[in-house]
Parts: sequence; C-alpha cells; structure tokens
Amino acid sequence: MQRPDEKKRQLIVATAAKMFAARPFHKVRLDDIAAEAHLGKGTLYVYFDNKEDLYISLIYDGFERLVENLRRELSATAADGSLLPAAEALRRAVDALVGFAFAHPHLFEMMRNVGEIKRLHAGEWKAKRQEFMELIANTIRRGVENGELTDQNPEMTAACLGGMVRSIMLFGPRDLGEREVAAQVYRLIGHGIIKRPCGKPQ
Amino acid sequence: MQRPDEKKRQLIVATAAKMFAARPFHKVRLDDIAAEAHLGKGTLYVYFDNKEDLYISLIYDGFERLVENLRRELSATAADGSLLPAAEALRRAVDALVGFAFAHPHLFEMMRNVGEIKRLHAGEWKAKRQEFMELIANTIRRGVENGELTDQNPEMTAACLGGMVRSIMLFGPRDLGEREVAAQVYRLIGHGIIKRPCGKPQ
Amino acid sequence: MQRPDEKKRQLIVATAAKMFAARPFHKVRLDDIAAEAHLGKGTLYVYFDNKEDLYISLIYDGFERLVENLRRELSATAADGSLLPAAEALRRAVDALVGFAFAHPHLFEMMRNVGEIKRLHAGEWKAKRQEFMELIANTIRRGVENGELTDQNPEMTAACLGGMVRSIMLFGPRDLGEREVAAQVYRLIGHGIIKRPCGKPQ
Amino acid sequence: MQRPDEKKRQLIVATAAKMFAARPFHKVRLDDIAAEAHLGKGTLYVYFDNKEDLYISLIYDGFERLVENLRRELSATAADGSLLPAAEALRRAVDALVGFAFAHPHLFEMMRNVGEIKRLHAGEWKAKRQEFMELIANTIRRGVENGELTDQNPEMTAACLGGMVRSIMLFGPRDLGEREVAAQVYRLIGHGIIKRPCGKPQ
DNA sequence: CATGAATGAGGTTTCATTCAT
DNA sequence: TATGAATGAAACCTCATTCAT
Repeated sequence: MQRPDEKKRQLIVATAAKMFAARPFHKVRLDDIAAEAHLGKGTLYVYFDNKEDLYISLIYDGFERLVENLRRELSATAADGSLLPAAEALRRAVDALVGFAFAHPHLFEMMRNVGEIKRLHAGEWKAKRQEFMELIANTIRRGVENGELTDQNPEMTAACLGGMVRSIMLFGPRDLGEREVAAQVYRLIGHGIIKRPCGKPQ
Repeated sequence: MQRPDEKKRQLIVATAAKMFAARPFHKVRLDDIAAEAHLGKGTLYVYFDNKEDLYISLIYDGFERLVENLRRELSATAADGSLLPAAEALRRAVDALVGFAFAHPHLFEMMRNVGEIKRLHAGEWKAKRQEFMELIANTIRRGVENGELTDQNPEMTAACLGGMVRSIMLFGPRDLGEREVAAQVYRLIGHGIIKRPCGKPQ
Repeated sequence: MQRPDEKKRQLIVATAAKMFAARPFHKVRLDDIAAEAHLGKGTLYVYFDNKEDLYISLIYDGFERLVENLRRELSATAADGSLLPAAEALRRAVDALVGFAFAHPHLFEMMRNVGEIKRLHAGEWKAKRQEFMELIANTIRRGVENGELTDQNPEMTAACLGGMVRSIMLFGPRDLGEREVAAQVYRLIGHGIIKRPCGKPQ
Repeated sequence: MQRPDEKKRQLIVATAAKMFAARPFHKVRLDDIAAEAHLGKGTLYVYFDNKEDLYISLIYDGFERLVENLRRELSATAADGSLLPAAEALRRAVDALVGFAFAHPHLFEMMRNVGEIKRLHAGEWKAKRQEFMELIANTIRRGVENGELTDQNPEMTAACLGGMVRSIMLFGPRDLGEREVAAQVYRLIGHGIIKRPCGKPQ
C-alpha cells in the first residue's frame, strides 16, 4: 500500500507551474502536464480536485512562500536584538520580492491573475494577501513613527510594490539583472525621481 | 478597421469588455457575449475573426486610447509654446493613467494579460507599447537633461507606472478616490518615502 | 437560418431507443447514437441536456404515447354514445398494452427502469403514471359499480397489468404472437375479476 | 463458491445490494461500496472478478434463494404424504414470492434488469430461471390434470407472477401490507384459473 | 489476505466556428 | 448582413482495475 506522496504533489505543482507560465490557462492541457510529469492523468486528480484547483494551489503555494521569505527578512534583527532600521528593512523587502521574481518567474508571472483567484477563493486568499500587505505596511508605519520615513498611505505603497516589480519584469528593458531591478525599485520607492532642492520638504 | 456598422462593432466591444473583465478568457463564451449584446452568434464573426481577435482588439483599442490620452497630456505646451516642466508633465501622465483606470476599470483590469498578448501579436503590440514607454521615458529624460529630475533608468521607471496603478486598484484599500490614488502614485514616483536630510544627495 | 427541427428530435429519439434497448445505459455511447443517426455529437446536445435527459425523454415520450392509446381505447363509445361495457373496455386496454409492447419492444423493455426515473423526474412522471393508473382503475371501478366486475383493489389490479405483459414478453415462451399474449392476459385478469354466472364455463 | 472469509463476502453482497437497489448500475461506484462496507477497494476484487460479476452474483444469489423458497413451499406435503392441492400450492407460491419481495426489496427491485443479465450469463441464468418457471408451471399443470385448475398456457401464467408482484410493489398504492398484496395477487391469478363450482361466489 | 494510490482508456460534455438560409 | 442550428475536435474528468506494499 502506498501513501499519498508529498514529493509527487511537488512534482505536479512544479510541472504545472512551468506549463501555466508558458501558455494561458485554457491552452494548457492536463494531458500535457501529466505527460511532462511522467504521471498518469488520473494521478493529478488524486492530488487536486480539478484543473482550476491545481492552478490556484500553484499560485497560492508560491505566494505563501513569498510571504514567508518576506516575513523572515523583515523580522531580522540587528546585533543588539532590535529590529532593523525601516529603510534597511524596506530594502530587504524589495530584494526579497525581486529575488523571488527572478527565482520563480513562472509563479511571479502567474500572479497576474490574482484578481481572478480572489473571486474564487476569497477567504484563504484574502487572509494571505493581508499578511503580505501588513508585513510591508507595518514596516513603513514603524519607519514613519520613528521619523525615518514619511508616507501618507503605507497601505497603498505596500500594494504598489508587487506591481512595480512585475511591470518591470514584463515591460522593462530586456536582460535586466536582479541587482539592477532591485536597485531601481528601491530608488523609486525610496527617493523618487524629482530632485529636491535642499531644505525644501516634499 | 471600419466595418459595415461601426455602432454594432462598438456594442460588441463594450459587451465583450464587460464579460472579459468579469471572468477569465476561457470562461467567457461567445454565446454569452452574443446573448448579452442581443446579437446572433454568427454576427460576432462578421466583425471579428475569432474569439482571440475580439479579445485582443478589445485591449488593443483600449490601450490605443490610453496612449492617445497620454500623448495629448504630455504634448501640452505652456503659454509661451514651450513644453511643460517635466515634473508637471509627469503629474499629468499619472493623472491620465489613473483617470483611465477609473474610467475604464474593465479595460485596465484586462491589461493584466498583456504579457499573453505580446506572444500573439508581437508586432503591432510591441510598437504601441513602445509608444507608451517612449512617451513617459522621453519626458523623464527631458527632465533629467534639464536638471529637474534624476533617474538612472527612465525606461524602468516608465515600465513601473502602469503596474503601480494597477496594483493599487487591485490590492490597495477599498474605496479609494481617483485623486488619492493619483496623488500617492505621484508622491511615490516623485519623492519616494525616505526622508532625506538636507544636502545629502540620494 | 435553420430552426430546431422536430423531425430531427424524432430521429434522435428513435435511434437512441434502438441503442438503449440493445444494451444497458452505461454501455451505450453517445458517439454511437450520433453516428447511427448520421448527426454530429454536439447535435444531440442541441435537443437534449445530457445523456440521462435523452434517456428519460425517450421513455417518457413512449409512455405518453401509450397513455394516449389507452385513453383513446377506453373512451370509445358504443353506437348509442354510451361507454363500452367495462369488460369490453378492459379487453381493449389489454389489447392496447400488448399491441404497444409488440409495436415498440424497445420502449416497452426500457420501461423496466421506470423506478429509476421516478426518482429523477418525480413530478412530471408521477402525473403521467397517475393518468395511466386512473384510466384503468376507473374503468374497473365503473365495472364494479354497475355490477359487471368485482375487485377489492382496482388500483393494485391496474398496477399489475403492465408487469404482467412485460413479464410474459421477457420470460414467457419464445415466439408468442400478439394475439396469444393478449388473450392470456385477458383471461387471467378478466376471469379473476369478472363475475361468472353459474354454469357458464369460461 | 466458498471464499476465504464468507462473512466478508456476505458483507460485500449486502452492501452492494443496498447500493445497486438505490441507484442504477452505472451510478454505483466500487469506491462507494468499499467505503460503505468499510473495506479497501481492492478487497472487492478478492471476492469478485469485477463490477459486473459482483452485480450478477448479487442477483443470482438472491434469485437462487427465492427458487429454494419456492421449491420448499411447493414440495410440501399433506399429512398423508401426498402433495398439496394445486390451489393451495399456488397460494403458497404467491406468499413465498410476495414474502421475498418484502424481505428483500433491494433484490427484488434489482431483478428488473434480469433481461440484461440474460444476455450476459445466458447459461447459468437460463437454467435457474427454468427451474423457477418449472416449479410454478408444473404445479399449475398438475392442477389442470387433476381438474382443479384450468389454464391454456401455464408457462405464460408462471412468467406473469413475478411481474405482477413487482408492478404492485413499484406502482401500486403506497403502504401496502404483505398480506394485502399476496391476497390480491392470489385473487387475480387464482380466480382466473380456478374452476369455480356453480353458486359458490368468490 | 488487505489495501488504496496509481493508472489511462474512454466517457460525457463543451464551445469556437461554419454555413445554409 | 444577420442568424443560430449544426458540427466535431478536443477538453476535462471518471472510475474500473491493477499491483506494490
């Protein structure tokens, strides 16, 4: 007797991620995923309810990992045990985000359809997205409180971050390196592009 | 692109936009669009080659209008006939972008899948997107040249803008007004969120 | 433009009847029905919701015709406009039943699963079956009232009739003629409930 | 037909009977039977070759028991060792039939598809059904020979019996008692074929 | 013997597209 | 031009059966 195998689930998810990233949902056939994973078609249905469930799980799993990465980075502490300066934390968040985008371009690309998912799995998804937003927004709020940062609407800023990275990946110049992208995003979010004459507050 | 009955074409486009915005491509049936538009299914094929053509045309048309909006705003001249200051031009670009997003949420939401389209209609699309990018990037470059702005990679910044707006619309706090969104985006892109002590260059 | 064609519906029904009679439900493929009827597979779905709907419709249509036959026979009147004697009416009912069984063996055979259908389309079916029962039971009751017949439970008797015919067709000796079957059923049912005056042998 | 664990085989048969009676063959999944019986799916295959074998065995076993019941009843002898009068034997047959129908409604209901089975296991089944028919038909013939009964076609009459009971159970009035059903069937069948001496009302 | 994860042939069903009217 | 009945390729999914454990 065999037991449901987490390894196999991972194999399916990874294979599916590759396929779904390369072509739109309705052009990906489960037959192909099964073949690519060297599994029987029915096996997919042992681990997932249906095509959509597989798709959603895929993205959700990825997003979950991303949130974990973020949490780890943002909860890092300095030598003395205190939290990192907000600006430093923000840089790490950007790095984590961009790093994830480069490490899992499939997943990142697919998160475009998050709007669709929200309709289907509102509950779980909303909670996880809330986590994501809170991690960043709270960091910004902390910075605002201790005078490091200034932001009239940390929530909006948090919401922006993902979109910035995604847009650059999709529409920006070709062949950008991870470093460059992270640096540019951090510059934009951090200082913007308008030269401010000294002493003139924003 | 003039067809027998431009009114009818518009009706189809508008109906389709509504449907495609509400559900993903593969869940929208031509039957549904035809029914919703009170037209025969075959009529759709008088005006569009196939489902994908309809979908692409939809987004392309929308994007085209957006680009025209942008061009109009960015080519505005001051009383003396000179171009607007770059910062002011940028503000107008952000306003145009956000205004469009609020005016055509369906279209804006659908542009999420622009990546998909790129694969299909690389040619036309690439040119149009190039226009979009150039409009913004050139404005930034102009500002950099005349000392108003500073940006190490105007192309990336240009690429960012759309994503920022979209992210805020999708993931940001509920019930945001057009003004608020435009203001926040402009603040972020313009000055960022890090308080800079006077005299300390970025 | 073509209009939904009642002729085509009949063609589908007739073809399906043949197939479903020859093999059990789960061994009949819609592919086969479509091929046999020289129609596209999808055409079946223009006229019926799904396989089960086709199956049910099939039997229901047949049963409906049977009930109409019965009604015609039982409402026949003598030369003077009065209803037929109950015994005569009963004979006609049996003839109609057996005639139908011989004319539409497919349908009659399939009505075996009426129990199944009841669960699915309780409403319509129940009403139609009620009609069937009432036609026979009322005839018997009329005979009882005017002294022709005697039956302690006309409803049960009515319920019996179909089963008798079906059993004979299925399990009785081979190569029975319509006449023989009708005669035997009538003898069984008839002499059980017809008061025979003394001395008059059956 | 003894298997490793006869108890377990019985459990499977009983569970399957319940399921097959409630829904048609193609809607009963072996998964469901296994789950309902708290057994592994594979275990079913230890005791039966395949789904159809299970189904057939089920009905065949039931029918076999019914035939045994009938044989016992019909071979009963009077105090003096002679066989029972034909009319009395017939009554017992009807009682046995109705009793079985009430005791095993699942099985009885399933025998609807006996026609189907005939095609599949013609051999064994034909023999067993022949036994059933002979038991009844011979009893009738005996009655005819000794003047108790009159029947032009005992085989047809025998074939009828099962159908009568089944029809009443399925389509007759609700909430009939075993007694009532048996009585009515006996009256119908009996008074049709029993010579009634003059002046003796039914 | 008992199990249930794995399988994949083959089923039902969908729906973009065609074309006769 | 406008229609929607007809089509059938191709998709998703089921589930009887197998077999490693």
